[in-house]
Amino acid sequence: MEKNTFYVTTPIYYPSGKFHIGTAYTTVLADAMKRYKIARGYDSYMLTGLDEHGQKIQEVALKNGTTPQEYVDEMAEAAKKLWKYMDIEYDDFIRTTEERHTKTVEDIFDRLMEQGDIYLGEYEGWYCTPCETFFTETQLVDGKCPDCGREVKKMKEESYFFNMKKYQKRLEEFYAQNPDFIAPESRKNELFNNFIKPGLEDLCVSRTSFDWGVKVRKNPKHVVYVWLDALTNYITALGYGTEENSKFQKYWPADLQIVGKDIIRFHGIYWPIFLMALDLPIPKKLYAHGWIMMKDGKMSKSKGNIVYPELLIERYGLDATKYFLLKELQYGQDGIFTPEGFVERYNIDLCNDLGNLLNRTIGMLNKYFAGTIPMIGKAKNEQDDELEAFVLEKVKQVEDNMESVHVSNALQDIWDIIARSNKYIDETAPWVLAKSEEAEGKEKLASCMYHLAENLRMIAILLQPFMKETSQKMLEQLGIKDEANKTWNSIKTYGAIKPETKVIEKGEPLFMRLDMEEEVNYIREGMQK
RNA sequence: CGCGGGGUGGAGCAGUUGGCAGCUCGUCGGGCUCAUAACCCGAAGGUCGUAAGUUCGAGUCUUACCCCCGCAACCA
Repeated sequence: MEKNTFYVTTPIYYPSGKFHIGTAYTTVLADAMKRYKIARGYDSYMLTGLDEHGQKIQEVALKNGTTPQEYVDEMAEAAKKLWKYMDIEYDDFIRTTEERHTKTVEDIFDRLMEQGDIYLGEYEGWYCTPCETFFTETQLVDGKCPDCGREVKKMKEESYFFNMKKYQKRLEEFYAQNPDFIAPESRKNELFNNFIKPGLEDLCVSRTSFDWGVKVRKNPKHVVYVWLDALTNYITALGYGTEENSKFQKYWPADLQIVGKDIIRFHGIYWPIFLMALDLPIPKKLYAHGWIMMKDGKMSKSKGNIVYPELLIERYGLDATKYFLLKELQYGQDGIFTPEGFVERYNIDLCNDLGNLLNRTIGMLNKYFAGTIPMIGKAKNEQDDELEAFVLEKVKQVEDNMESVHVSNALQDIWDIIARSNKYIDETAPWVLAKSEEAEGKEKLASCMYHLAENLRMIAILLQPFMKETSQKMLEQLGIKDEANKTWNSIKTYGAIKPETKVIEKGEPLFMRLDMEEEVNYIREGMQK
């Protein structure tokens, strides 16, 4: 029997600064997947949160003249505020400084030590004394500290290590048995060839050079180092290892873990191995999305090309911003943000194609049928049948694409329906039919308008997971009040919209066209800040 | 010879198992007037990175080479 639950996670973000649209993208994607699954009848659960430990947090807090705890408390508030602003429907927000997490991490560390998976060794790296930071060989810039450019020394530090080698074979078997674990496939190949095939190296899981972290119970001068602390959030948040673990029982293993391509390695290798060590099932799917790039490369403070979600949402609305992000990033690929591209998407896709389709349809319904959706009558012809088949086929394609996290393609499918509808208006020429004196013309007109209204209803429902407000506005303007006609089930067959439904008298534009030059300038200025 | 991805009309991209080269934007021409100067149709424009091979037939398979990007181990 198929499991009827759906557990989706985002990474826990590292709050060393304000979140940009890249972070927002990951969260929006997870949110859209969750909403989709809910619409399909799944008991869905979404987790996000913050990774609040580590040296960098300690440093940033110090720089701000505050304590690490105060600093992360502020950042957690800011993050929650942003997600609320973005209408993210997460079910839980985990912070690695919370007791429910730290306590379990301590337990896990103890257990792994007892099992012999963790042993005490020495970590050797290049150490920059002024920065008090270890670097790997490859991180160095011209053999010097990448942060301050000064000389580095080879230093050793006592550290606990996780015995990855021990699990090498089991991981390989896991990959062989679950070829679709990582999506897209190219990421899997990258991991497999670069790390797994050459043989895993043991992972350093504790540090003594800073103390902002979960202390190792049996040796408190050590704090648990990043990944063992961070990755376990996905299970500690569900109550794993505690009395109250019903959520863990219900939702684990995760159905979909969404990560940026930069941290795929940790989720694709270390995380499954940690879970093996704990005798727990491994998540079903790990999806690595690409990055939002700027014209001149990655977003970075030094380039001054960072786009924060608030800049776009404040002026263009949440739905338009989400639409852009979800549409622009093709499956597993990087996407490019340009102000021109954003405005173009807004004007063409949202105003011209979608908004205008609704508007002209509502306009005609009012003009020709006094605002009431007509009966189909006998006039339904081959053209209408073809249209219905087309729409239903697209609904199916949206579903298929969502199941495989091809969100951009799913949106394209929806826009195919929009384009088909606009074309249908031209083919049918309702304004000509309206002038017809004969009954046949009237009936054809009725059929045409009925189909347009029904298409729009279906489009609105398809858009629910991505653009909630727009979807609601559309249903409202179409006068659809019956909840049963707002469900995903109601678009599995054609024709659920009821004749006699009274649409809004005067259509309200969903999106107003933007002035390209003006808005491009606005966004540019916003990016400079 | 580290590994992976990519190089397709002006721009950005699709192209599943090899079978007449597509989409979006832009350009040009036309249609329509219901609509947010929106919508629809048509045209121009590509030797599908280079060279060779397999095949009746290759963007799609093989080999070599050139260029771009990512990853390269504890950096969230």
